[in-house]
Amino acid sequence: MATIYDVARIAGVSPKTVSRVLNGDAPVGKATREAVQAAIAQLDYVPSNAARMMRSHRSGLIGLITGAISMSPEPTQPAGLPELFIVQGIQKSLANSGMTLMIADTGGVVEKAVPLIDTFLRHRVEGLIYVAEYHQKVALPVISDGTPMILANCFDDRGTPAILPDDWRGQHDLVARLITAGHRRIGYLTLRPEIAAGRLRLEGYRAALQADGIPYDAALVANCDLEGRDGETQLLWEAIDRMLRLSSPPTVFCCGNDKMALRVYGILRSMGRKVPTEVSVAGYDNYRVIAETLYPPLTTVDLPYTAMGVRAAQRLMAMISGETREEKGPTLVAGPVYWRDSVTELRPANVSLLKSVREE
Amino acid sequence: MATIYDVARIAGVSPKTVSRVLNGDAPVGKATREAVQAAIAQLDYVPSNAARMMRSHRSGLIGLITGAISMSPEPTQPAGLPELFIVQGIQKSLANSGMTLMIADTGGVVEKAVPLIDTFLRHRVEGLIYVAEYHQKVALPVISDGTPMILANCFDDRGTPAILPDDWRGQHDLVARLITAGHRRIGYLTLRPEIAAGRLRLEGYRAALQADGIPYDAALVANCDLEGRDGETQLLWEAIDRMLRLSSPPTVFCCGNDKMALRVYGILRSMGRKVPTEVSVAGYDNYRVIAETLYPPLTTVDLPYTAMGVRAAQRLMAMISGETREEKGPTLVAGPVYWRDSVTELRPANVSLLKSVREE
DNA sequence: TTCTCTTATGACACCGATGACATGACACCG
DNA sequence: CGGTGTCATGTCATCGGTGTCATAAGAGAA
Repeated sequence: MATIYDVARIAGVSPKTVSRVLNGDAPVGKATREAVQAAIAQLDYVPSNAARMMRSHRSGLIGLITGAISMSPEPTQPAGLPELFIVQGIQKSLANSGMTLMIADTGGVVEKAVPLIDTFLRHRVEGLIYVAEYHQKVALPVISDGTPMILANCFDDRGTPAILPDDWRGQHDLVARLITAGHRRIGYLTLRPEIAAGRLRLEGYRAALQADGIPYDAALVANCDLEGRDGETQLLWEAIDRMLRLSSPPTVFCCGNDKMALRVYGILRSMGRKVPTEVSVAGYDNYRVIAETLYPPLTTVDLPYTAMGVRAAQRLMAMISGETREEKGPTLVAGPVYWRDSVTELRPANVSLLKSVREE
Repeated sequence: MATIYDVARIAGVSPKTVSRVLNGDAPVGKATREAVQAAIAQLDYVPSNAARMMRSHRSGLIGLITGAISMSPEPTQPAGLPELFIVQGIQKSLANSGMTLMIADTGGVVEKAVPLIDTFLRHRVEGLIYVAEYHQKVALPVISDGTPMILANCFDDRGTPAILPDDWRGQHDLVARLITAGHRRIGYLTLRPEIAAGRLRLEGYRAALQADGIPYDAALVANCDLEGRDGETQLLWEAIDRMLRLSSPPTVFCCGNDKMALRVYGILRSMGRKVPTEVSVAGYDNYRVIAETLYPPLTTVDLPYTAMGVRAAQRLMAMISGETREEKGPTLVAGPVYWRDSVTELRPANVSLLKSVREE
């Protein structure tokens, strides 16, 4: 592989002049420049990043650690896809910064993050991003040198800067919108409370009910999330069956996520209940493969992964450039409600009445 | 950041001795080694890959280019996920080789591969892998220096080593299995013929029919693939409706892929046809989120992405180590049929009869 | 006892860029 | 016409490791 010295010799100039042509950091005569460029082309010269980095101490690398690429060991788990959008957002917002993103994968094993971080540090990355597969708490090793680090879709208790989805607000907005559509009895098939999204979304659901003066009814809430294990469909079936037999049954089922909604579609159809004319369904995640392909298309809440990625990259770049005015605490990013045909607008007359009343 | 000189000074040895401790390439006295290790720990020393590479000329890097991370601009396209499995396979098989995988993303724009390759060459990667989002032909720039390159899920007409799914065999095996199950009238809702998978699978379908002496009936084949544009559901509806009205209607619908099968489920249910009791459905891809979550679970053909990734990594490593006995042409990887409840076994009595007849 | 032969370690140059500084050639100014 | 500034280019040292070779200290052989 040709070096800058070879180029210099062919072009009849000093290596430093070649360097100037490459970097444009000092004026170079037109004829000289052209000679250098010709030599570069002739030799297929590609500068060595390693050598450049030795002197400049700037690697131009950002390290990204994720489990996105390996799926979780449970084959039924759809993991992976969400994180991709985060990574995509990061890419997009890093593309113009001159930084190169190095992505490494934990293979789903969190412990593997340690050697990966080490590898990145050997490459002298200027910043690190850790992307988790779902909203969760993590405990990564402390980076002893000062390399800035950002957590995306996760947080720790050391106060490492984090970018998180605003699950509370998302569920709140969805339920508020359902209420606006005239729904009063809102069933909620929740995610397991052990995960952050499960807790926050349930709180958002309760808050939205309360804001409209609708009492919380525990009979309308069921945790049917078995973490991907078998029996989930049966659990859902039983919960739905039970709720539909209530004297005042729900007019809509909110599902912990879109994948659960996909199951619920199948169950309701097997029960002979038509969606959305007899009962409405809403999801969460805006997992497009499901939400847009289902018939009818699914009303859901967008998990703003791309936006989170963009924010993560921005916040990291701010840290790298040593911006003083730095945000503290996690950055919450809310996603919009996607209103599709899986939810019926109930009693539109009454709704407009309600609305006008509320507006007074 | 500490250097090897700092460590040497603290430990009271020469930098070269520290280097020996780090690399274990020459014997070092026990006491000395321990002193060095203590100094490394004390300083949080992390060696610089750049400096190391300057002399040794071995980067230990493999460059991977993909569009997996950015989804295609069409939001309805499920792209991305499949490639991930390929990348996962590559990771897995590279993990023990001491190589670090650098992943870069084209953002869905194939032209971006050029600057990305350049970036990789600047980092002096020892090998390159290009992963395409679906089985297709590509035209990448020639790598002028001798860096080995592998294509995964795609091929070019320069004979660059490629790893491809065996779409022909997959569809063939599925249809053969359907025939074994007693199906004789097999509808096929194909992918568009412009893509490699569309052509190869259709050929596999025809070959399997022919192998069992079943005549090919064009009325049972329809291309309903609009490349994600609207109207696909309607097109499918019409095709299915037309086929079901035939005097001898299909007993099973093969779908171009699992996502199409998801749509077909919805359509058949809307038509009041029960799956699988009244009509069977099969997909392709083994796109688990769909195939396993659907009710009933979908019979489909696995696209052996992980295996393809493993093969890609292996073949690349062989090229890097300058293995002489090198494979020529593309490596075809076949995936198994996943037999699930969406297909009815027809007339088992007759089937066994047929079988025994055939065995004579 | 002297001569190899390991073993353990150090000295030093070098990989391929770039930063700091120097230099020569003009142009412009008073 | 000398002083000053700008442009274009070169010289040289340096970044942080490692390959090569040298060397000192002991172990075993002659």
